[in-house]
Amino acid sequence: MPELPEVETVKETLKKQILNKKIVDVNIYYSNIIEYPSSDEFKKQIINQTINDIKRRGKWLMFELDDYYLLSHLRMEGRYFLRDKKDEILKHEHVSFVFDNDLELRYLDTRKFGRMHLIKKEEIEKRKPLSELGLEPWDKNLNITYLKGKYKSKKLPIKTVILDQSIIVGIGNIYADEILFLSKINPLKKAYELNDLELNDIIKNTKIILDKAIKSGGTTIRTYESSEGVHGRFQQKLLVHSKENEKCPNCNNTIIKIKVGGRGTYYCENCQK
DNA sequence: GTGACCACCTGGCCGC
DNA sequence: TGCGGCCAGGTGGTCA
Repeated sequence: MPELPEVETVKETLKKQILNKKIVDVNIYYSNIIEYPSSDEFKKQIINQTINDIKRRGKWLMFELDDYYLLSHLRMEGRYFLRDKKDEILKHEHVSFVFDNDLELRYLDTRKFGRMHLIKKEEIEKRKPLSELGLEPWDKNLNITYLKGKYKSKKLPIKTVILDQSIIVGIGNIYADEILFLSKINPLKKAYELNDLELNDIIKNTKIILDKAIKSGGTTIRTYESSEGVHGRFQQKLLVHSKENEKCPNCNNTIIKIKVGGRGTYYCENCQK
């Protein structure tokens, strides 16, 4: 499933493929993908816009157009492919952006969870979803004081709170397990009970894990692969996630799987006390 | 403000 | 073999 490193990989791939392309038409085959505005308005507004840049904020892809930002969240299985106009529309292709050179950017999403917003440039910081996002992992303001302030009222397990995109963006279920393992923190520990050392470890290891994952092209797990069908190599480097009943790479204890906040959670009881 | 729960979705897997 | 039920998971909405 796409988390920050996967989105970063997709962004870089798309930048090589579609920068400066003009959108001359849009086909929407499943309108629920378009969250804002209505699909009719979306279509009307985006036609004749040129893709000038592609950025990322948290897990959101940001296509910078002339007058708008097209925000795209891949959620579980969203993917982009560049196709020829003549290529048949596949079962799970829900939106296609037609360019002026007979190519189309197709959005494919098996589970239809992905969402798109088209927002005027001048409103981008004020409007949802970007207005509600927390700090990037590499933001210089992400420090112990910031996390303490955010966590002080959080009585939920740290595993749940670390996924909260209004605090730190980009961490999903896979990397949350890896960050807590490296930090030697039990996923069930309440967020407000973490001490300065543990908070510092979370900040430090979030950057380490995400940096490594980006360098490896993200993680291909279950059904996800990036655009162009590129498989991420970070899966081979996972330490605990999806390693139920395997040996802990640190102490040889058996890695267990539990549910925390409804999410599958893998950890070592011996290392993460 | 906080936390629990549910809906959105489909394909894969498992048990019967 | 075929069927039904469960599971996976990011996010937003609703309710207590």
